[in-house]
Amino acid sequence: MKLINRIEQALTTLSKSEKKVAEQVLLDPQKAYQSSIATLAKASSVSEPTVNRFCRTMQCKGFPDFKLQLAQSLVAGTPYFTGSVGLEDSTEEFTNKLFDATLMSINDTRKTIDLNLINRVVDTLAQAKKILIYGLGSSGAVAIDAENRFFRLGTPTIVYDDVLKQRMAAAAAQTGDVLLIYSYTGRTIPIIEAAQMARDSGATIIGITCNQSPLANICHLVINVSNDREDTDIYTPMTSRIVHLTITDILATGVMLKRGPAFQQHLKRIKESLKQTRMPKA
Amino acid sequence: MKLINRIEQALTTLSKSEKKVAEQVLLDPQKAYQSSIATLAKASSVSEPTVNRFCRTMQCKGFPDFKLQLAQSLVAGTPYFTGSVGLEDSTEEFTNKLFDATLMSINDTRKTIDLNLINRVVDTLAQAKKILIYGLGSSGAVAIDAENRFFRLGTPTIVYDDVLKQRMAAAAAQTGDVLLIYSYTGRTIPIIEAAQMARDSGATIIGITCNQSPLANICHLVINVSNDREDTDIYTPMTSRIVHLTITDILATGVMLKRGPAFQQHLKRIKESLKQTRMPKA
DNA sequence: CATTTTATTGTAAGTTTCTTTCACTAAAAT
DNA sequence: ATTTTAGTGAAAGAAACTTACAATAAAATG
Repeated sequence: MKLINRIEQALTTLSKSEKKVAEQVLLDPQKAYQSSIATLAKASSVSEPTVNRFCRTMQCKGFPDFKLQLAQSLVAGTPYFTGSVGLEDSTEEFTNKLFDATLMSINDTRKTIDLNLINRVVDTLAQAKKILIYGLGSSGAVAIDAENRFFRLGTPTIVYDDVLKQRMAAAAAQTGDVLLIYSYTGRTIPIIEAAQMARDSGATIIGITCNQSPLANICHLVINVSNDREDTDIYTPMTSRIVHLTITDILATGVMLKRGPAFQQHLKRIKESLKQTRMPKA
Repeated sequence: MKLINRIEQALTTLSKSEKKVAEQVLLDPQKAYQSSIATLAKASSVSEPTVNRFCRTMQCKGFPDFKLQLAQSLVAGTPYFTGSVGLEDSTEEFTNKLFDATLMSINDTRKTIDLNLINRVVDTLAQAKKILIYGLGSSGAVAIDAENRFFRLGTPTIVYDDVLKQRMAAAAAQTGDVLLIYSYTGRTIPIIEAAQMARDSGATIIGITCNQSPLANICHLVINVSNDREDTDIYTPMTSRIVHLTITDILATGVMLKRGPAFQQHLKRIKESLKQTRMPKA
């Protein structure tokens, strides 16, 4: 956890003087990491050793280390997850929490993403005869979004967000077809069944789902988006949606780049096709 | 620009000894900001004052300030926008660019979001007799996603991603109905027309779109998501999608919180309704 | 080419900042 | 009431950083 959050959490357990320091730090963290220990001690009306002890309580090696960690935890744009949204939250609070949770999950994905895997998935998609995109529930919206990105790339692309159509299309799938399946849990039975049917039909199955899930076991390639973070039960559906979209962007961009320079014309034509539906700019 | 980049850039212009320091820092920046000036001086085979002067050359107040800035510039997940995706990009490069662009746009939104406006929109949605959600193209997927979030909140919610249905529903709208319209540009003619029709019917129009667009003029309330950043033409459709989703999260969460504690049971029942579609965890 | 000037670097001293020690006080336990 | 424990700050000590200055090297000038 980030230092600034550790301080917030520790507030209740700290001794009287150390609490003064903590409050002073939280009051203006930017100022705190720019001060010397003497300045901070004075501002908090405690002695310098108390500040030093406070730093150690906060699991820092000393005051300089404390300043460093504090500075890091305050970098603009770095989320500092403040826990779950609660009924008592003000608009500002829950908004911040949602932004933080979103940023965190994107960062987590970035850290854990396997570029070799991405390459293989992009290759597979680029060579597909047909791309079938599957999703149910909120993943249905993600699937539709993915179709919107992929159909521009020259390969026939269809999205199915309906259980029955998914089964039928899976049964009709052929070798060379690629199934792109979005599922947060990887445990939704209808999707798992459809995936198995498509695999039996000879299609290549790509899952954007949780590793070590029943669905993952059926897939040829799995992009893992498990959410290991504690305390995120409330956020999971929200943030994983966005993570799935980001992964879609990466895959679609990867395929696009594979198509080479000539393909840019094709994309341009697609873009221009919309011109007449738009009102001109003032 | 971030310190670490400034150092990279300055490499050519530095004096012999200062260059040694710079190289040492770039070799292992993590280590550098944890070292004392003496340690770093020794590692770079220069004197302490040289290190100090190097820090000043890098526009820091002194060595401690240098360490602080260096530490900040190395925080994981801090975007440092590396420009547009190009045909020559490696997987790693374009992946990083996409992540950066996404993080940046979320951060931008966070900075500019107007909480009072959010409050008003949440109030409006919470009091709606019926919520109609409109979107076309990629915004269609966003609209479908929004429906998925809002229909749980007790208000009848319908999504229309079809031009004709949008017009018909707009004509049939009534006072007390709320239209939630997603559009990146705010210039898509069919959506503008439908919005005008709904407004004429007495519905309240909320736009998640670009300020100062024709659509925005028709709306009662506009959440602005214009993309001011240069060089983002390629990213805009990708990132604004995600920004729209984030805003949806905020609005849906806001309405949910407005419903109060008793409502949590209702949400729990919705969640449990899915249980039997899931395979149990190992 | 010699000489001056300027820029670069390190030594040593000085200053600030941080840490440790230890004594004192207040609270808790016996 | 007494002992123990935890908490605190003054003062000394240690470490880290900065400054001043001298020495050297490089560049510019005559």
